[in-house]
Amino acid sequence: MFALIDGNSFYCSCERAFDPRLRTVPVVVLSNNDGCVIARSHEARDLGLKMGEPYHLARRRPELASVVWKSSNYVLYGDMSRRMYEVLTERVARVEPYSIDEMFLDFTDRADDLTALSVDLRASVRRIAKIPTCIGIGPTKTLAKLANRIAKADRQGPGVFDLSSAETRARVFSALDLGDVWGLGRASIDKLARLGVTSVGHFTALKSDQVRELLTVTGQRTHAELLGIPCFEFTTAPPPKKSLAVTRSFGQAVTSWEGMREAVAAYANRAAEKLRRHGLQARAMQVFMHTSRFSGDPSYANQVTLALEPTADSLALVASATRAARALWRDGYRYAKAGIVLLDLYQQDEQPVADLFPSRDPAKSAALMAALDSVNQRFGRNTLRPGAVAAAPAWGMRRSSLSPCYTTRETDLMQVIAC
DNA sequence: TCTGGGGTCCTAGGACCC
DNA sequence: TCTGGGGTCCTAGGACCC
Repeated sequence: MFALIDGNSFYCSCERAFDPRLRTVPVVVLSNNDGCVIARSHEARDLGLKMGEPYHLARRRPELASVVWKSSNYVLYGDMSRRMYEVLTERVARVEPYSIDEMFLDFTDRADDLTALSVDLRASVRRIAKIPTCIGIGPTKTLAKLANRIAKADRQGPGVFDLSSAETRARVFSALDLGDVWGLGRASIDKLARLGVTSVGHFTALKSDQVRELLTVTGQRTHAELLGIPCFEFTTAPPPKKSLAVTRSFGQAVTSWEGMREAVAAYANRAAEKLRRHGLQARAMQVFMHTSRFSGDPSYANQVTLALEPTADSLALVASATRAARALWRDGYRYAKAGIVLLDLYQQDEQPVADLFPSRDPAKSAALMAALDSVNQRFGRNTLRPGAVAAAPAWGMRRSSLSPCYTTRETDLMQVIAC
């Protein structure tokens, strides 16, 4: 048996963990640039606020006057996620982190009453990591996910739902919406609706071959999983990354090459840091830039993919990215977004044939990058950076109500005064 | 004025080869 | 001039996820 635990309104719960005033009011966390809604407390949901709603429109709705809007603080959320993971690994032998707020648990060979165990795990995560959660139990990952949705929907319930028995599944499937199924998105649901298939019960009654024809093998796997046949493996170690991206919308439109150059250099620099943190090197890079889809300004979008001498060197990546961006740049547009994607990644220790004439000495580069990373680790990001990367760029992100990094930055530690 | 960011997997179709 | 079958590799785009 498997279980899926996930944080309720995870980002909002992270904010609430450190600010008790937020616990009784509707809370919303906004995307980068305070662009749109990416997390809502259930109070905010009850006010009719939708996922993805643009902030600049939502903030003006009178019925939402009581909402507290927070900028997203991924450093905080990432650390809270780590805490949740640590609480779980103390009690469960195999835990698979799936996303920042979700983890699969392997309950195989647990003799315990799984529901009681889950209730207990929830309480521990709540008490120690300060995150409210729900848990779903099932014989496959897809069923555990579905059970979790059921647990979540019942706000007054125990926060745990078990789909391990076939009888329970038969009982609840006909009333479940296809939108609750992990792996079925809009396109698939529309296709199924045209056949008159709208409930999970109806979907599981279809023949496997028929599902494959309609939704390809991905849909077929989901179908099998719902019938209790595992198709998705449980793995505690994440598979190696195949790509890595740093892409951002600008806080305000970029109209000069100088501004674009700085942005692209900063993104490439950040991408290089991520690459090294994962112990990877890149063999290709994609650079793109485009204007806004919404503004009505003249539009331009372009991208280029280039092969690289395998590297994780910030200077090399910044130089390549800048050169590629120069080729894409056209004067006279109001650029809204740009990005870098590193592709064709491989582990540094499984180095293929080394370049015969590398343009950088690999040993020197590695030593320089190690020094760079250790200084930045100690004194903060961008303390040391390539010359092309600006300290405080004009195109930077809007984050008007950012919470402190309570758990990761010394100066942001909470003060407790006892009297 | 203001609409996120970062991933994976699958398929179809083109280029190329024998 | 006629005209096949079978295979690989790559890329773009779609779909889905959080």
